[in-house]
Amino acid sequence: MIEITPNLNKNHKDPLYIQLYEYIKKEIETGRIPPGTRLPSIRKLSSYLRVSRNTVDTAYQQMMAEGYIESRPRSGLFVTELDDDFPVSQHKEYTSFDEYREYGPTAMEYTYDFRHGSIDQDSFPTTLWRRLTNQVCNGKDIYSYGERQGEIELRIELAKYLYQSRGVSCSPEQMIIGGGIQQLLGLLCLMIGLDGQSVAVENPGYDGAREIFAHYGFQVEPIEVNKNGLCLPQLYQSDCRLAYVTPSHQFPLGYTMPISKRMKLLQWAEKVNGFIIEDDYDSEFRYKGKPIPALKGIDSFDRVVYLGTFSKSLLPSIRISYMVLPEALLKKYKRFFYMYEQAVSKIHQLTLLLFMQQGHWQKHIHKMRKIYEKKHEVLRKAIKQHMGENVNVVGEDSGLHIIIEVKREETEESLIAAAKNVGVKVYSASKFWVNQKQNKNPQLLLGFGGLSEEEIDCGIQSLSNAWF
Amino acid sequence: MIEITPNLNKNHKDPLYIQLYEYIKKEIETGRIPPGTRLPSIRKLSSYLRVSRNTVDTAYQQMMAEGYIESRPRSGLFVTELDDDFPVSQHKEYTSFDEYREYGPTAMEYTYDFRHGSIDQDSFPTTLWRRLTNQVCNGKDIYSYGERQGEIELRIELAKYLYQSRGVSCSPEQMIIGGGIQQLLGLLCLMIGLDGQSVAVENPGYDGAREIFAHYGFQVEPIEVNKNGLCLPQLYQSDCRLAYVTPSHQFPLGYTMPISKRMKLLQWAEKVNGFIIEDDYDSEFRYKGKPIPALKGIDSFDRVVYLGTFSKSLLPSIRISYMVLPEALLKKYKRFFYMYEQAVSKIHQLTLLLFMQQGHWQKHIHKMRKIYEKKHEVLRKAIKQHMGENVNVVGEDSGLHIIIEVKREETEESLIAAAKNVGVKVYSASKFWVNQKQNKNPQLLLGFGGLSEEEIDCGIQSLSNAWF
DNA sequence: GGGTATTTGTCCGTATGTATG
DNA sequence: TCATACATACGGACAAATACC
Repeated sequence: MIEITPNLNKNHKDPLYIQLYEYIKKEIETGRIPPGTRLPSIRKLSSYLRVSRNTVDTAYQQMMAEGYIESRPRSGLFVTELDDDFPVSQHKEYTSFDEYREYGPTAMEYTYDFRHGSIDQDSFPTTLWRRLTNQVCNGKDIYSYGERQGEIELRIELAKYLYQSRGVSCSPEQMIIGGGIQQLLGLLCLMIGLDGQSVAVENPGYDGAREIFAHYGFQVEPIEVNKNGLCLPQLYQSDCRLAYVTPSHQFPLGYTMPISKRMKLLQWAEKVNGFIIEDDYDSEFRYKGKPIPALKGIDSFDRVVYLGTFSKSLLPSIRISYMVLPEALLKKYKRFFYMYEQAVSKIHQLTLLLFMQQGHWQKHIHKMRKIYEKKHEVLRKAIKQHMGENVNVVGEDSGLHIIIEVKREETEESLIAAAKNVGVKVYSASKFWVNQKQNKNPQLLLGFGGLSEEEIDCGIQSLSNAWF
Repeated sequence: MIEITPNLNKNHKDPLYIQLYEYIKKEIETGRIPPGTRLPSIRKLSSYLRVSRNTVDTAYQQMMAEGYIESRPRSGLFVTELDDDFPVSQHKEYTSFDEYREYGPTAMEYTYDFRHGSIDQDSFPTTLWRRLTNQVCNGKDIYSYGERQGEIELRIELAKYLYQSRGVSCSPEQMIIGGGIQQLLGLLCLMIGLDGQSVAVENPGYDGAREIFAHYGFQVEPIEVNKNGLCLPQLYQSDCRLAYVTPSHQFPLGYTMPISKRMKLLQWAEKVNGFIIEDDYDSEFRYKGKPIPALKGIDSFDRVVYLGTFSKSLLPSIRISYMVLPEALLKKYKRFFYMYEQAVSKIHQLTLLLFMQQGHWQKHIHKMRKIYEKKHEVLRKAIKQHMGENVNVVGEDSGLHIIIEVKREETEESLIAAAKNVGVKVYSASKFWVNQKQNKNPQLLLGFGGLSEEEIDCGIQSLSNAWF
């Protein structure tokens, strides 16, 4: 008979049955108690250890649940046969985790961060948003899974907004809510599937979209961009049947696609029996005149997938984007993709719903447009004043960033490093190009959404001192 | 010279410049003003229409921005060349959207809904969660994009939890946060790619996972499940190198995979040089003894991908799940998938972080385990009392649901319909099987998380009256 | 052909009614 | 109620392009 002699201690942090369980488990794992062995009966062991029968029973039960031992009723408990060529499981002692904290947001080595995608910190209506969130949390709706396409009420509100502000007429049924443009693009890739093995993308263009297409098995065809947007002859020459474009504000250059080219683009899609993906990521921030209607608004052929997001215009951290599908893709979605659970927080969705229903959204857009227009102006003036003829402003009609070309024979890396030395973070723009020309002047992206007007001016001044 | 004769009305809902803009745009789109035409100068038109020059100017500016007309400074404004075979854009009048409201959560035709995935409404610490959310909202961190893998502090906290409670020793770097199991599975499919063309899944098993695998191009191989979990001989016969399993609580039957089979499963993965995906979706709710360590905890070969979620144990609507990658996949992730933006709300992540750091999470788990154990007991008793010999309880060791087999020659649909008539919603369990046997008794899934103990008992009583 | 007057798009400051808080 | 901000509308000033002598 195998002996079981654990050191049971009633004052130990773990209860008795756990101590017993851990002890026997270890004995089995190390092989001291070989497979097939009959363990002491519950009665014997409990009286030997002077603990209650239930204590032993619980420990045995736990091991049974995990499969270490087997019960043969009215016969005994036996250690399960294990393959002994299996390496003994050895838990690494887990590290203190403190070493990872350096990655956290506490690392503030930069005074001015011209990050793209940050928003104005002071103007987000924190109090209001919190109040609405509380209102939502008090409701009964947050304890179950949400609707898979996204909350219907929110989709209704979004459809209204799209009609009134972007000229897009769609039904809430066509709309799918998702956690960011990339996630929606992924779903879209699955839906379009192998019908379109090549996808045309703008060059320069959003690298995040390119990556998605590539990962989902598409051949990515970069198409040159000029002041009017995509170069159509190149598009026709390609064998693509799918194109990803940013017509309202070409990313990153900020160009607007004129109506004539929009129509030709739609005709292309009809001709090749394909689709156009319109990423309307930052159309809200057009500073000259009224916002331009979306491409989807004149999509008589029903070939445009419209993508919109709240990351730029409201708050990037709530992660809400949406997509409007044409009929053909909607059918596919309803048939094959309806079992996908919604990935966006229902709480945030319902909060946004209230925010829109009560009219705060429209107001917020107007307010932010003014604020960013002012910042945009300040940035342009600062560049002109402090840098003058040393740089060209390449894309300046875009909403929340500006691209400058530095007239120097230096690499972008060295300029970024020089900027870092004076506490300014700027970003390389070369990743937006697919086939970078070698002898091109370095181009840098300056996002200004998260900086105040003073910070923008000081930041540019520092940059100028560092570079020129 | 082209004549422009709009009916401008100062009392119209739209301002003058919009009316003029709409009028001229239409004239161009219909072709009455042909491309290339020179438009009346701003002064001429303003004096003719008796409006300010700026009114005309603003209208022209808007059309210029959209590309309908072009300006040659100090020379005139000209209509852009357009293809005239393009169909005139015609906005459908948008529907009132009221028709869609019926889909909303207001449709409460059921008194008792045995939905799977709902949680206990009364025990979620709403006030605390709100307080923590407010705390997070007051911080400076929510105005920018979050870390792509998920907030590092949260990952640190999660790694600690996994080590202490699930026996999984991992570094926060191996962990990726995502908006639900399905989203993470999708990412995983992309990472594993064509290395593993077939994936073994449990039969019965989680249909949502099967669908993902199929969509991402995998051949899905259903493997039978017995009381010990996956049938290993079948697994060996298949040509799979990837297996998706739920060892702690087989879904939907609730079986626990014993340690011997776990080791054999790991050896299989090592032998075929493949991976095991362990979906630990509801391990927190084990009612007999301590929770069983995860398969990942004994993964000496580093071949297990661990998936966990807060949907069941905390709140489904915040949508936070996580995944622990083995070294081989982590490398791939870092190299090829690092540009994916995080899809989970940073606000929720930081709130959860506080929730865990302050020890509420552990307390909450313990509390919920008690509550659900009680409900589980009530449900089992109610079934025994009200239905007795009319049903078999098939899976009863699972956490938040029970599967019953009704000993009748009826279809699941007819039983569901009969239940609906008495205001009870139950769910078909057949979708969890891949190849359904024809002459099988109907099986139904009863989720009990969202119902109170009284509701559970009454619901079962109603069901019994309706069926027997 | 060159100088000049006119026309043109563009930019600027300002007045007014309305909505907001 | 008052103060503020905003969208809209207005006319003047400027400089470049054009037409005319």
